[in-house]
Amino acid sequence: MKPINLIIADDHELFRNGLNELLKKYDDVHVVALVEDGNELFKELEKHKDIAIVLLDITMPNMDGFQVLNKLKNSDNNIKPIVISMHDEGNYIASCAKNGAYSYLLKNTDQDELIKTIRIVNGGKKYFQPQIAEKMINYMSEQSVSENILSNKEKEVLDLISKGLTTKEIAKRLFVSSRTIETHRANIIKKLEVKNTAELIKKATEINLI
Amino acid sequence: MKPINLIIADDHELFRNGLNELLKKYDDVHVVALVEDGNELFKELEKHKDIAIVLLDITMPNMDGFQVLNKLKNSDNNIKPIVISMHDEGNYIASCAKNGAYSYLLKNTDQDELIKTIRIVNGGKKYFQPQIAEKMINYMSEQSVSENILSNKEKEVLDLISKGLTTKEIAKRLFVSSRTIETHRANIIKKLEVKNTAELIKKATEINLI
DNA sequence: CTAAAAATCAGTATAAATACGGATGCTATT
DNA sequence: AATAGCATCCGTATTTATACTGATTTTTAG
Repeated sequence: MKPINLIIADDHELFRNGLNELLKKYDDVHVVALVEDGNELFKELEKHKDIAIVLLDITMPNMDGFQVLNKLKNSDNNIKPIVISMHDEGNYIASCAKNGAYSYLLKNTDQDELIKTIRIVNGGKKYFQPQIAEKMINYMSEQSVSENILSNKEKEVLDLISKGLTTKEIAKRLFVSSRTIETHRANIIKKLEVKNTAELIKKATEINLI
Repeated sequence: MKPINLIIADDHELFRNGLNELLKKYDDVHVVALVEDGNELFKELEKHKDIAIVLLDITMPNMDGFQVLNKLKNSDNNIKPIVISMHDEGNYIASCAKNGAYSYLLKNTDQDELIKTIRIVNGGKKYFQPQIAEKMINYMSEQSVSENILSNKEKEVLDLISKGLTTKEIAKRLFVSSRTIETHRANIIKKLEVKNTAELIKKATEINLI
């Protein structure tokens, strides 16, 4: 039976080394390398082709955890990242889940949970603790408090804009003049405090409007 | 001690009535009404001002579950919706979570889980079973397979576009001519098969590019 | 090494969006 | 009855974005 090869990426040396010591107790886990940022991580991944898991901190210099997740997701390998972070905010958790993290642990997790998570993830399964999943869900649902700031017409117009229709096309569809649609768009842009349509669509999706 | 007042909204009569019978066993739960779509639900909510929970099906005629969630979220009340659905696809679950569902149960859930969920939700806490949360997380992370279709420069430009910068501003920031940025944007639009910047930003967020 | 992308720049023309103005009728709330 | 917000409309001018065609250099991949 071969051990689980993993790399620890964290910019705090004490934490990194502590984790390493801690994992020495487990025969089925082999810490291949300790690195302090994303760049070093990818150098190590070049050298070692049999890495199963990366324990990943979010806040690191040069290349941070989010960037690492993204790069891992877009290269074909079967390295499974486990995020270990001190932030328990929902937006961090949701971003990590979105970017392919196999788990999200807080730094105050006990070692039983850690080794349990490593083993589950090594089996190819994602594992998010209930309280972590809960924070993420709360964050997602709180994203939109703002639906009321737009009128129904404005929401309708916004939806059509986001579908790629031009002002003229929207006007025709809603049986009003182009001027009206332009005014609507201008008002929406003002209400959401953005500069132009591009930023508008981005913000609108962020706050769950479309 | 006052009972938990709830309404069941589901377009299948047998299921609705079955659920009702089932909940009669529990003294702390009081089924106030049974309705078969969202419109009826809101009529009942007008009549009864002390409803704590709505058991909500997704697929219903006239006004479906998503619309109900949305309307509930945007009106101020403390009705806590629990979605009971036969769909276990991640996108359904994620949408419900996003729109303020307090829980998401499958129709094959056993009654112990149901009553447990009702009691937890009545206490104001959201509760998503681990296997449900897992499906949602998987869905979220699978959203993007496509990052590779854009070059790094294109991603960089796309990011700046989404932040509301104009072509000229982006050109200045990246030390190239406006033409270059225009070409980049045109290429990005072509690659993602969209009509204009608005639709581009929408699609880019959908597939997790920004 | 060679072919294919990627990144850079250009001309010309049209379409669309944004920034300023300003106006009216309607509805809901106070 | 009055105020405020909404939806509707209009003019003018400027800025941006899009469409089409075309090109060079560098980088990447086979």
